[in-house]
Amino acid sequence: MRFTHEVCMTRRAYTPTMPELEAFVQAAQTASATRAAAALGVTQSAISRALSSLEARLGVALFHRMRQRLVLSDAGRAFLPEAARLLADLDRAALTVMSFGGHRDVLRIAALPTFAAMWLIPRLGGFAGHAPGVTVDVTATLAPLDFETDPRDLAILRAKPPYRGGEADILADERLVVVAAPALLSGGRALEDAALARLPLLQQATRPNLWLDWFLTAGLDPITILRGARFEQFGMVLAAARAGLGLALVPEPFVAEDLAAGRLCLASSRAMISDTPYVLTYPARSRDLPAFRAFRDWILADLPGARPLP
Amino acid sequence: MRFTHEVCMTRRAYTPTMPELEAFVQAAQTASATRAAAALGVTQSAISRALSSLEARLGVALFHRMRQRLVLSDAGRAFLPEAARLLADLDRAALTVMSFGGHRDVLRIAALPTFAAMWLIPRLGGFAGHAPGVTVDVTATLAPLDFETDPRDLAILRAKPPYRGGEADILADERLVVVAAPALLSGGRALEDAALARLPLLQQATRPNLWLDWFLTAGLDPITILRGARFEQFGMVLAAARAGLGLALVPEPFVAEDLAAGRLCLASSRAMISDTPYVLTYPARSRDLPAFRAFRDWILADLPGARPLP
DNA sequence: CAGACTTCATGCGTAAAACGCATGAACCTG
DNA sequence: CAGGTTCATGCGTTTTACGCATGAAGTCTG
Repeated sequence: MRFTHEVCMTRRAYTPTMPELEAFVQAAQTASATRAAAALGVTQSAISRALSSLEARLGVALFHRMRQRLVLSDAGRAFLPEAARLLADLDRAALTVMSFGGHRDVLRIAALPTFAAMWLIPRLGGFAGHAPGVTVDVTATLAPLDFETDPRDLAILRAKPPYRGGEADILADERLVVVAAPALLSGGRALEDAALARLPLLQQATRPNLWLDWFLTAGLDPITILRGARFEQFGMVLAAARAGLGLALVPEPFVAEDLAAGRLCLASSRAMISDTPYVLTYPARSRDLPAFRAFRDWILADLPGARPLP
Repeated sequence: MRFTHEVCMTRRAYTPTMPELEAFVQAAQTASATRAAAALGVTQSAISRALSSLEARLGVALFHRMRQRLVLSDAGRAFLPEAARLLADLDRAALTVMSFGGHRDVLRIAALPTFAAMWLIPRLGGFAGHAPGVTVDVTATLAPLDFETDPRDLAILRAKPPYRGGEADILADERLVVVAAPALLSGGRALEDAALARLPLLQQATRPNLWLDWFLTAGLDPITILRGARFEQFGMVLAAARAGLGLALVPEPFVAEDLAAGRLCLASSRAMISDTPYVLTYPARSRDLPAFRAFRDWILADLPGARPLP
């Protein structure tokens, strides 16, 4: 016989930890430790261990391991909605409390990930000179923010009217260009569209229609546009292009450095303007923030095409 | 200027950790890092740091530090009900999933803390001989269990009819005796009640009426019964009694070892039976568990006064 | 059917988080 | 004013979480 006893009233041994809950919810929703790992930014090993420690802690199997797959057990199926809701509620509560003003000199910016990494963040040095006392906190988003509950001060997204969140400035049209590694282009010279169509066209998973739109504006049959490797972010597309794997159709601001450095060349002499410009959106409450006003003044001045909406 | 950026979509930096949430809720409810530490079984230092890291993470002050005291801020006041509810919901969800059968050979017992520590756990060696293949998991409780949602298999509490949870056996009446350190009693001899009343009477915070009942049954004026230090648990009361700080009125089973070892003496020749006996309560589903049946058979046989209710 | 690839679990070692000890500053009380 | 309290923090230790590498088991393909 063995016995364990836990006589402390609080700090219950059965309360899951945050990493355990997150691992469980992602693994349950994807049916895969590997995919959960990718989603959470850890290794598959970390997911496997978190699931094991959660099951040990609760004393119940949450998954059946069937032929190298994770299948939810009855207990796991019952726990999943509870756990998912708890994580969502916790994030919402945290966001709500964060909106209690925080630090007056911190500007909280949400932006598209690649836009942030490749355009905004490299330019923040300029904003530092413009507003030396302001701290910037940049987070990623793919979706418009609900400023009623989200504490962040502004978001930079691609969007069309009507702009959620109440107020918006157009920052820039999205001007897309075709680039490639110099070795892929004979002599590094731009090609005609018909010639472009014969090369591998690198695909951006969240923008599946880009090459379609490109070739339609050239009056060409788009039937071959899907030939080429597919990636999830423009950053990955650019890495593939630099590696000579094909042509990339990407927003011009993202490739300025690579073009200047000669790592990439323009593969076409024309550009395409998409129908969804980059927009700065913000709640009315941000107008009261000196840090926000400084940022808005700076970015509207810095971008030639930027203009406040009436 | 400084800027931080967090471009990973998941594993949000603003999601509080479990230690942070628990520290916050306890500190908010007790208005004290020191009392929160005691409640959570960590040091005051750990609480202070957890609060600081939570406030840094959320970017907002949850407390005002006013003259060495913690006072909830507006943000903290808003966050507290959310955080408390989340922790309670998480525990409930965990308990619910734990009731999906777990291990068939584990018997999950909830018991009063001092009863568990001083009576039940020392006897579990006897149960080991009676049922060698069973693992016992003992946790503390002060309140009756709701067996609809609680996965535990039985609870041992003091209770009067009707017994929540459906089924119950009387284990023993609560027989209370007065004990003291030998040095407090001249020659270690029992005293009359009138003489007892002149000594410090150690108080048990959760049983404020014990000395009142004791002296009323002796026909004495109970006006002086509150004189003596107060403690939260019988274990603490006994420690104080052993230290010679006064008389302790405690359940007889708790002092058997101290009496046998001479660390304490009976200070009165009579005992008092309280109106709430020790009861074993359990849900109908436990009847199907061999481990439960073995335990029930053992404890009913082991205690002379134990009897199943009709 | 063999080889290449996938998944999940785990030994080992490292990094990060959580914590305790001790101390100090600020405050309160007798 | 001395002795006590609280909360914050420097420093070091313990514990947790994780990554790397590997193996077992399974799937897919030529």
